[in-house]
Amino acid sequence: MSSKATIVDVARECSLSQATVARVLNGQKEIQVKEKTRKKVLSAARKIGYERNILAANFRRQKTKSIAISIADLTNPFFPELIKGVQNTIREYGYSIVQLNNEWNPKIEQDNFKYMIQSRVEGAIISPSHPRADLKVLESLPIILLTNSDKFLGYDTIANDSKGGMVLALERLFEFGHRNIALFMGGSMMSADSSWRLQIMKDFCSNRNMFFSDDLCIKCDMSVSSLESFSQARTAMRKFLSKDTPATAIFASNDILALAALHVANEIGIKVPDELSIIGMDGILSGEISYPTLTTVEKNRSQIGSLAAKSLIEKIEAPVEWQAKKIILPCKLIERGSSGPVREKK
Amino acid sequence: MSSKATIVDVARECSLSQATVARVLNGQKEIQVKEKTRKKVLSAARKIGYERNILAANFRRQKTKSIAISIADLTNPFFPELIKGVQNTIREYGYSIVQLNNEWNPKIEQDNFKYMIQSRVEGAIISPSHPRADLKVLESLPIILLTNSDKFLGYDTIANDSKGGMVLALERLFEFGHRNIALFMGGSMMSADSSWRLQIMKDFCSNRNMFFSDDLCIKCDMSVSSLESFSQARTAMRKFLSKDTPATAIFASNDILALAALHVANEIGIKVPDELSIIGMDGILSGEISYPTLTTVEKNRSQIGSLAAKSLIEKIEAPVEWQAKKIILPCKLIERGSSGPVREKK
DNA sequence: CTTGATTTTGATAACGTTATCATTTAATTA
DNA sequence: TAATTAAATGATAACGTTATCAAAATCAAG
Repeated sequence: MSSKATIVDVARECSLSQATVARVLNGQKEIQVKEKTRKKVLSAARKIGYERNILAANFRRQKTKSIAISIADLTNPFFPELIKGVQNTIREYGYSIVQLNNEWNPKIEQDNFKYMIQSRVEGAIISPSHPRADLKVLESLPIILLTNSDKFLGYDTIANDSKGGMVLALERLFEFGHRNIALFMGGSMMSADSSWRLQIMKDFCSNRNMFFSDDLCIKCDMSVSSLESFSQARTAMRKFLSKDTPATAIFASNDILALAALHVANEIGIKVPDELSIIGMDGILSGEISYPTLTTVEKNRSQIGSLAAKSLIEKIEAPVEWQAKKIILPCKLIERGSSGPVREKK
Repeated sequence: MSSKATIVDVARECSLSQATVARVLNGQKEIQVKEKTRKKVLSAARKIGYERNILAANFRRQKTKSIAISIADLTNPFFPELIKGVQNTIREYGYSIVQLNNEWNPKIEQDNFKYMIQSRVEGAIISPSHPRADLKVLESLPIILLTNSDKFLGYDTIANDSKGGMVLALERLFEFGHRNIALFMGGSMMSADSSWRLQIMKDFCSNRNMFFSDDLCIKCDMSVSSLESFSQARTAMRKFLSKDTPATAIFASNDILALAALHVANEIGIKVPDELSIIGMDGILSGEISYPTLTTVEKNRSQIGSLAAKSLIEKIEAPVEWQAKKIILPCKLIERGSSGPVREKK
């Protein structure tokens, strides 16, 4: 069972040299082999059930034609589409994917990095588990980072323009006449520092003579699991609504938070969007099937994956010098049911 | 760059034989090597930056310590958790995962099967793209199928007891006093034949002298994308409600359908669960954050993944004979906000 | 036919590990 | 200390493919 037929067996079977057999079975293009012998080899191979040993081939060739993709958690709705984007793109180039999760655990992440090196992948797409992730081990490996943190100087990065996306949402709410917009943020040890969100909010408001205070800022811890975060966010939202806020709109820094806000609003009987507009960020499936459907600032994950893959392959196959690029993709505001013009209250 | 240090380089560096170096660096357990030489080797290895070449090791050992997992589509909410279950389990055994998607395309699926064989994975967990998927290529490979279709005789399979789960939901609705229950089904070319659902429904109703007719059966095509299915399901639901049904409850064969029903109900102003109870099946995230939250028959995907992994490894490491097992896991009824006692209408 | 060019095939050495011995060194006992 | 046993190290052959070069076969042209 374990002893599969090899190229030598095929050669013996059809009384040809293993070199010619190799040329027929594994050789690239159809170069330098007579049609007659080709057929002879193929039928012999079929007869004894030869299956190419990619392991041996990769080893000899010192190339794996594979890339790694390191993420935190596959069950986070953000990643599967991203991976799909990567897969679809690299398939064309003949590369295969090694997918590694680290469960937000820097130690596992390091182990994964080591594994990449040792298994000789030719490049990697990495979503760092935290802003200070240690990439030393990967020095000699072409990598693309999925982040917009400015901590990673000198690396190729690709990410959505979250800041621009946030402004997009705020502007739309402003157009709708909202002058008291709350900011719903999920802080967390692993996600990048999010003080910039508060800053953008403040700038936005002061530029437009809008009121903003800490009372319009809802904070809640994001946990590793989406569901837990949702529950914590609901609690935060209830607390926020309990103290009679002037807010007519909420911008949430991700869809889970936004959906939590929406849920509580539904629960309490606040009409969305008539009495309260809610805009989220990310564009997860749940937001497309909630009631009402969630207006959100979409990050095109499939596109990011695809672009990252292209960049990586370009980098892998680049001759010598490579100029690190930072790609920032614009977000897109997807207007759905949870946002609308402000209505005079009561 | 591409020329990394090898075990021979390390041996030269510390003037020892490559055999001893190998024993220190890659050998299992801490057998047969003096502490002094161990240190000598390790420091030499560190000095010249030796990284084990797993490729070469696997090749020589003729073992990859890896398994494949073949699914249709990573963005289908069903799979990520399943994969996570597999990953968590096999990590303990030191295996790694090769994850392959086929986009519901039997041709890609076949290619993936071939790839498994050629890359010498030691086993595979396979969710067949359709009930007649061709597994011939995998003859000599230990595999576990994720299906409850009875088309796969002689194979190890593991799946949830969908039939039992459906009865669970129907019984609960019956307890709640519902006597007119609609069945919301998503037919599709790739999912297994679902005529059994109708059969169970009919049996259930006739056993309890309950009314059932085709008018209480909502059908809609399930497409590859969850979102598309959702949209089609909404249309079907609207049509269903337009002709004034006696139904006080709906059982949907998956959560996407159930959420579509819920969405339409919210839209039209039908109070859930007061005027209409809805129960879905699967237990996807979106059902936990909808309003109201969705009562559902949960399939524990992580558990399935974990069990499949255990079974597979057991099978891989089994001495010789292996008795094919069919594991059927019970579903669990998760009662949330979308179901409740029937209320006298108007 | 010969000659030379061209195409097709063959022989063989890697690739970097692990596994199997044989050999040396150290430890134990008489 | 010599003899015996155990522990530690060394030498070397695989694993199955690809790559390189050499050899043979075929073809083209004189």
